[in-house]
Amino acid sequence: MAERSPVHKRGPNGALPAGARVAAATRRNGGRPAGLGVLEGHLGYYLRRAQVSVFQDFIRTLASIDIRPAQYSVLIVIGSNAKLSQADVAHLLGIERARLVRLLDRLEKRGLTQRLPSPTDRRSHVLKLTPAGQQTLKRAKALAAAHESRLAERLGPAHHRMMIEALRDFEL
Amino acid sequence: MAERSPVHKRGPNGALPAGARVAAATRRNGGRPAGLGVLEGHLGYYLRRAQVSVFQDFIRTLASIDIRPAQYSVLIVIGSNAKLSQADVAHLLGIERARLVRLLDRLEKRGLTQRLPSPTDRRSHVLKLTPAGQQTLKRAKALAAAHESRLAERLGPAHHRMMIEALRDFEL
DNA sequence: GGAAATTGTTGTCATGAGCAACAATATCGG
DNA sequence: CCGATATTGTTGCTCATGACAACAATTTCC
Repeated sequence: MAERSPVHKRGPNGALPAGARVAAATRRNGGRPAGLGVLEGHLGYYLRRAQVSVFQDFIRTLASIDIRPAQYSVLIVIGSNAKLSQADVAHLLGIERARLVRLLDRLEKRGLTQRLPSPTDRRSHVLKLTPAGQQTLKRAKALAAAHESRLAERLGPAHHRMMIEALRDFEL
Repeated sequence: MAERSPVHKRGPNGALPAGARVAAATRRNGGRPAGLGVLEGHLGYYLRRAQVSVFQDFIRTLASIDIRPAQYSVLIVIGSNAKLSQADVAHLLGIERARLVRLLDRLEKRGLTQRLPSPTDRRSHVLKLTPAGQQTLKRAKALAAAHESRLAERLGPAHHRMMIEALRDFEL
């Protein structure tokens, strides 16, 4: 193993490399390496950072079609289940009905989804993808698959699948 | 294994049980069970849901001392490393300097942290916990430990540790 | 038939991420 | 040593998201 050099040169753009900052903080800290303390024992902390990192990549990946994770999840669920109501979708995704209303407002304004009157319940809407919505979803799926591949590659496919299974029916 | 009864009675409060909603949606869906579609292959989706669930429990657990996850992480890092600057803390936690400024404003207003002038750099602040801050952090740690125990129990201790290790050095 | 619940909707508030700009200060390169 | 360039803390904005409360219309329960 080649030891990383302790010489911290400022990059061409002058950005302070992470190693330099940690080293400086360690020095100030009387020799003990600067770290996260008890935080390193908290799963929630790492879940958060991982989730943010994954979402950032997802957003970057689908930026060309301007679809964010929440929008993607709505399109997927509507596209995978016929005649769902808004309450159904909100419940499936674990989000508030109020939040879904606003998501659908925007998707509908973009011509991707439709709210049809339910034939059996006049309070309710039957949700549907427009042809444009189906088209967009198709492209979204392709991009999302690329994103997921990157993730699987980064974690190792076995690890990747294991984490999905571990989290699948997680609910505190 | 006792099969769950397919009879969906409305609860005393009238709330529609999850099983009933899924069953109804399934019926509308021509027999295929209503589900999350391709979403079930996306780690990010489950990471998100798990993270939200864990944070909700954390917030509930520390509600008595009014400390939220972000505030907790700042207190921990300051308490674990002497003489960190704001840029150091922001970098360690992976948050924006601007965000940390506002977090510290509130913690300082509550008398939990201090910004001392750095003796070596007049742009910079040396961050410190006040005695009150140390006290609050101590109680926060106790409560957070209880939260983490619940989590470990829910996942199984082995699973729990494995997930932390898997996520520890994750960065897309 | 009346009480109670559900559905979609609107409004409001708080948290959080991300970006841009700024003055003060420090560092780099020649 | 000096000027160019970076960093530091800060402020101001915008946007996404979560959480709650209230509401009218409608449905369901008893």
